[in-house]
Amino acid sequence: MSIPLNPSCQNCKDRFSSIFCKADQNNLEQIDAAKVCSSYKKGQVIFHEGAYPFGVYCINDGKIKLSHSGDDGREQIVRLVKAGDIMGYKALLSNERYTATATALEDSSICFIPKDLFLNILQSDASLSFEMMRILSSELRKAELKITHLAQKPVRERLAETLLFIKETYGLEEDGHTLSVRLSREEIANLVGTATESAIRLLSEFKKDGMIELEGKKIRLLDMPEIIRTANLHD
Amino acid sequence: MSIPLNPSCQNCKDRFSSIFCKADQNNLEQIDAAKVCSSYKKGQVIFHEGAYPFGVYCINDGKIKLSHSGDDGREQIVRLVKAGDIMGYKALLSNERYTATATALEDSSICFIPKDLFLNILQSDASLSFEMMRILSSELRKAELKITHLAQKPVRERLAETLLFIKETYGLEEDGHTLSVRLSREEIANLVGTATESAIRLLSEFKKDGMIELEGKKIRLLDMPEIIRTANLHD
DNA sequence: TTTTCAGCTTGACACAAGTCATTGGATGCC
DNA sequence: GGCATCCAATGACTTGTGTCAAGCTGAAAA
Repeated sequence: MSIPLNPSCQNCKDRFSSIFCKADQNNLEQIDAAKVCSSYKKGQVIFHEGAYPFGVYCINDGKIKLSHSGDDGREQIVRLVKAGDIMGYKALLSNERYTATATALEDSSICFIPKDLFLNILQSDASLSFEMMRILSSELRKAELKITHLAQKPVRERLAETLLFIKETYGLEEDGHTLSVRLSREEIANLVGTATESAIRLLSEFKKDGMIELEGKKIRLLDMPEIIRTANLHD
Repeated sequence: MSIPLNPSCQNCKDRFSSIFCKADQNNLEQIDAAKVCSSYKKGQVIFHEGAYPFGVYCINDGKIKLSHSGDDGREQIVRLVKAGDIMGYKALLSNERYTATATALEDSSICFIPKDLFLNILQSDASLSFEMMRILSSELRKAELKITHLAQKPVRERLAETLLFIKETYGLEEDGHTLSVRLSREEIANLVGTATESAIRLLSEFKKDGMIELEGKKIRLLDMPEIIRTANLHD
């Protein structure tokens, strides 16, 4: 493993998929000069709920979860982040402390872009700030949909929906069935918004019904049509 | 009632509180020329979930609810909108159809700003687009908090929280106790994310415990500290 | 090998909260 | 007036889902 510590943005493998593909060359060079790239081990925390933000993080490689911790200490995962995505912008833009904790789901490589630079570029680059608005709108849309489902759908449907969501976010392995992320049952439950035991029980049911296959933390989606039907997503 | 049909933005009573207070004079004049102001009766729909957006709406006067309708037809209220707020920007920015329906909670006066003009101004006016990002970030933060609470808090706490939220949004009448909006029990339930009967039952409990007073659709908040304690919001 | 421990699984149980059904009040309309 | 309609309130009942507790498993350590 020889990940360069500060790879150039111009060669970044995510430069066409990330928000910065909209930035102009000049700004890209500025970011390149100021950014700091670091490696994080699985389980390591990138930033903590309650801390003050000093910049944004751009995922070069890896997978991250963003989670709130409720009053009783149980965590609620609010977003899954992948390579090419940025995180930490919400706190920066609203000028408040982080409302979520970012934890690496696997070994990850993440670039840090200082607050002032990011905000300056955002002010000067209209297409970049438009892209930022698009991202925010899209996240907001997803969040509102999740609110409706949490309020109205039973756990079983939400679990099926969550499996589909994980697939959409992180994709499948080469076999075309296995989710390419390893989550604990507790993390799945915290994504669905239910108790760990309920998540486990329903996963077993799904397995018994032939919808999925379980092997440790590996989850294979077998009967996609049935999963979609269970999630109650026909459109 | 003699509300002018197209009041000038320069004299709009909300011009210092709305997002457009950040817009420069020149842009304001353009908006003034292009906007169309309309009156809506209580219960009237301003736009429908699923429809394509042609612009943004700026509330001049009145109160609006934004709601998703779930698969089973039950509605989930995702936002309460007041004078000075804008709505419909999310669909416009992400270039998708409306994901929510906007309904007037009381007689309202609303300005419509055409899509192209709004997007153009947003592109050219950095401080306006920055303000737009701040609004989106703040809405996203609220939505994520709501997700955590829906997943983790019991209905009783969420109802207390909702009463506080309504107070924060629409304020109180002169007496300093009565919520200055009239919502049906069903609407309150759809805001909390619960069944109408549950909301009614818990409101009765709150009343019995001396926290609130009920008189038809009027809700008076009496024991604020106790409501806050019930909502489990200490910070 | 055995020990240890964290995470997974299952069962038993309780209860919060949803659904269904009925009644009581308003309010508006003919 | 009476009738219809909508909403609020309450009771009775059911059930989904959380909690507690007890095994189980597999991996890592000793």
